[in-house]
This record gives sequence, structure tokens and C-alpha cells, in this order.
Amino acid sequence: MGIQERKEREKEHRREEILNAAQSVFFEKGLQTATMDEIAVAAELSKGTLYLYYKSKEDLYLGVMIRGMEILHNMFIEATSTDEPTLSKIKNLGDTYYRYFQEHRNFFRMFYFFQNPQFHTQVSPEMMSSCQLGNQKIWKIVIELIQQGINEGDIRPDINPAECAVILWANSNGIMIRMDTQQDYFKNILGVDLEDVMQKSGTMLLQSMLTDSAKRKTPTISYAS
Amino acid sequence: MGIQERKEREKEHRREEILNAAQSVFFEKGLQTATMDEIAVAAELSKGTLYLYYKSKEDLYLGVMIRGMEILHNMFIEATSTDEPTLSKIKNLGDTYYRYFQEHRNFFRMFYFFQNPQFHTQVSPEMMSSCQLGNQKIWKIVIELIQQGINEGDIRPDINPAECAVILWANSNGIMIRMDTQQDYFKNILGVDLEDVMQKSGTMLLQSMLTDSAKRKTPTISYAS
DNA sequence: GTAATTGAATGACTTTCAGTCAGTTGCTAC
DNA sequence: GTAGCAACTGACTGAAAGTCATTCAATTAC
Repeated sequence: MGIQERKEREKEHRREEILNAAQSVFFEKGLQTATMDEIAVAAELSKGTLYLYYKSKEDLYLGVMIRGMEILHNMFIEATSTDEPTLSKIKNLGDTYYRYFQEHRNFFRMFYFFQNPQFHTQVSPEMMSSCQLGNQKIWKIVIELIQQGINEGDIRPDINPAECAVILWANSNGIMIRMDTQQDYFKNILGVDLEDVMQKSGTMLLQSMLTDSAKRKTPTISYAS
Repeated sequence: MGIQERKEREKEHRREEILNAAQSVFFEKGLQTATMDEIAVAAELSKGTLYLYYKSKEDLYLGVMIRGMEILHNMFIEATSTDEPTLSKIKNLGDTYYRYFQEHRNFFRMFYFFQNPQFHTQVSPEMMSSCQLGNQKIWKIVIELIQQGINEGDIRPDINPAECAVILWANSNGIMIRMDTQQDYFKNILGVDLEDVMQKSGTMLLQSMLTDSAKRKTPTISYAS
């Protein structure tokens, strides 16, 4: 049925438009301060209609966050679709995540929400599993790339790629969180340039995961003896 | 004036009792779901009275969180008040933070809140600076201990102690966040024991910060070549 | 062409809850 | 005893999430 299909398309289109409105309101005001009435006005719809498309305000919030995940996913795909050596690609992923942090700060901040189980009270199971799926796709890229590094003999075979991914993520994410909220405090009071720190610690961690032969190929960088 | 002082004490006592009530309600329900009416019932006071002692629900929440910071601070003080060598003390700090995560999970989760700038809308400046002060005291312990390690020749002098502290924190905190929410996912789907990962990555990071003479003293541990 | 049916959209309404404030209570001072 | 003051109360207000009976337009049936 052509009409059926058209209606389906229109419905999908409406879902997207609601998400556009929600995105601009959430970015401007944050989850707490944004109201469904404001989003309804921005979407040029009544509030009731929003609830025909999304089960709750938090669902809508996660809907926007999933867009952010997709952007990161695409950036990761792109960063690893070159014909560089695997180790360079791994470094690219780190740089790409940092670029994401800089260029899509609002999305990066939304990831807090998903990490904090305290704020999942009103989330529908469907939206929840969408998020988990998006999350998984991103981990998969990193883990498979590390596995490739192991297969090619650049990364030590005694390393578990998933463990390695977690370590690299924990490090960069933790430092970026501090950058987001306390960059000036660290710079002025403690004399620490967090951007430097991230660079150094990332290199340091990566270095200690390399095989001896791979180490010989790469120049040693400060902090990573 | 004796009466003046007694009243001061009583006021302080009441503040503490309100905090007790708030703590039990927040631990049970979380920030979102807990209501001021519930806290008032738990404190055996009227809701209005709560607002004589704390400016907002979020202030009350941070008041409880500060208790959690004090507990961690005391544990850190204790962990570093031995006559062990400095390197052992640094390891103790790591172990202590992990023990805190296990034994005071509710407080650990509250720290999310403070890290996320999105939820600071209703916080009074006084409570905010209390939090920052508590935070600072904890950093101070770690940073000074690392400085001591440098002075004693065990940690490389080209390392900035604050940078080093950030790296160690970012790593352990990031992994603990995953442990809190996704431990089973990592164990079952990816075959990763996050407790292991934290142990290994902590050791790895620490190793790469040691001077050559200190490395000779310590046995090498897997992952940390 | 017109009536019946469907379902998308509406917005007034309900409920819940943070925060307020006019009024009460009871302690202290004189 | 009583004036004054500080602690306390809880009914009230306003805001905002979420609901639902009703409207309206598009589609289908005849």
C-alpha cells in the first residue's frame, strides 16, 4: 500500500522533527531546565503529540543522545577507514574521541546521563536497548582494531583487547570530564594542562601495550619510557 | 552566653539530623525520586523547617555527598598514616579508593552528580564551595604523596604530581563507573573481569612513573613490562 | 459525491512536588 | 506576667510531567 508507506514516512519524519526541537531545547537548557511545553512550542506541536511519539521526557532526551552516539560512531568508522598501519588507526581513534569532545560538547555531556543509573527511572526499555546497541557498536570498533593490532604483532598477545579498550576509554574519558568542568582550576591552581596530560597518558598506556618489535618502530615519547 | 552556645549546638545537631533523614531517603530512592515531604517525615519535622536549614533539595543532596567526601578523606588520611615506604602508600590509596567504591557505593554514585554540571542549577554558592573544598582536600593528599615519592627518588622527577594524580584517578574512576553499571555485561559478553583490569592498569600506570632504581626494587607485574 | 471510519493532533485537566509564608508555639529576658 | 524572638508548622502556590475526551482531516466504502 502506497498510502501506508507514505504515512510511515511521515511518522518517521515527525519523529525526527520532534527530535530536532528537543535537541535545540536540551542543548540550550539541559535536561532539568528544559520543559516539554518548550519543546512542543519549538516543534510547533501540542505537548500531547510529543507523547504519541516518545514515552517520556527522558526517552526524548535519550533519543537525542543516540544521535550523538551515531555521530561518534561515524567518526570512528571514518577514522579507521584509511590504509594507515593499525597503530596509527588506534591513535586516530583517540584523537577522534578528543575531537568529538571539542566539537560535540553537548552530546559528550549527555553521555553522563546514560552512565548514571540514578536517572534512568522513566526510560522505556526500547530506548534503553537502543542506547545499549549504539554503545556496543562503538566498543566493537575499538576492540576489533586492537585485536587487529595483536594479530599483526604490534600489540602484545597477552593483552585482552576488550580490557585494553576499557583502559584507554577510562583514561581519556576521565580526563575529558575534568577538562569540561575544571580545566581552569587545574591550569591556574595546580599548573596542569589537561590536554597535555591526556596526550601523555594516552601515549604512555599505548606504549606499554606494544610488543618489543613495535616499540622499536615508534619513537619514544616523554612520559613513556 | 551559655544559652547562646547551647542553641548553636542544638542547631548544628538539627542540621545533622536532617542530613541523617535525607541520607536514608536519598540512598533508598535517589535524587529524582526522593521528595522533600518524605525527608520531612523521616526527620520528624515539617517541610518548611528543612528549608530553614538547607536552601534547596539539591543543597541537601550535596550536604549528604560532603559526608561521603569526608569519609573518603578520612580513609585516605588513614591509608597514608603508616610508616610504610611511599610507594606502598600510593598503592594503598588506590586500594582504599576501591574499598570505598565497594563499601560506600551510594556515596560513590553521588559523586556523579557533582561531576555533572548539568545538575547544579539549584545549588547555593556556599554548598558549592564546601564541595570544592572537600574535593581539594582529597586531591591534596594524593598530590603531596606523589611529590614525596619524587623527593625520595622513587618517582621520576620529570613527572608533574598533579598530572600523575589526575591520570591515576581518571583510570580507576572510569573503570569503577563501568563496574558499577556494566560489570556483568563485560564479564559475560566480552569476557573481561573489570576488577582485574583496574588492578592491572593501575599497576601499569604506576610502573611507568617509577625511576629506574625504584623499578629494580619492585617486582614486575603482568601487563607492566 | 457523500457518509462512515480511522487515527493524528489537541489542550484543558490532573497530579505531583519544590519551595513559600502567614501564623503558631514556646523559650528567654526583664 | 508579658514582650520579644526564634524555631517551627503546614496549607498554599506555581510549575511542569503526563493524560484523555474531543476535534478534525484524511481515507475508505458505498
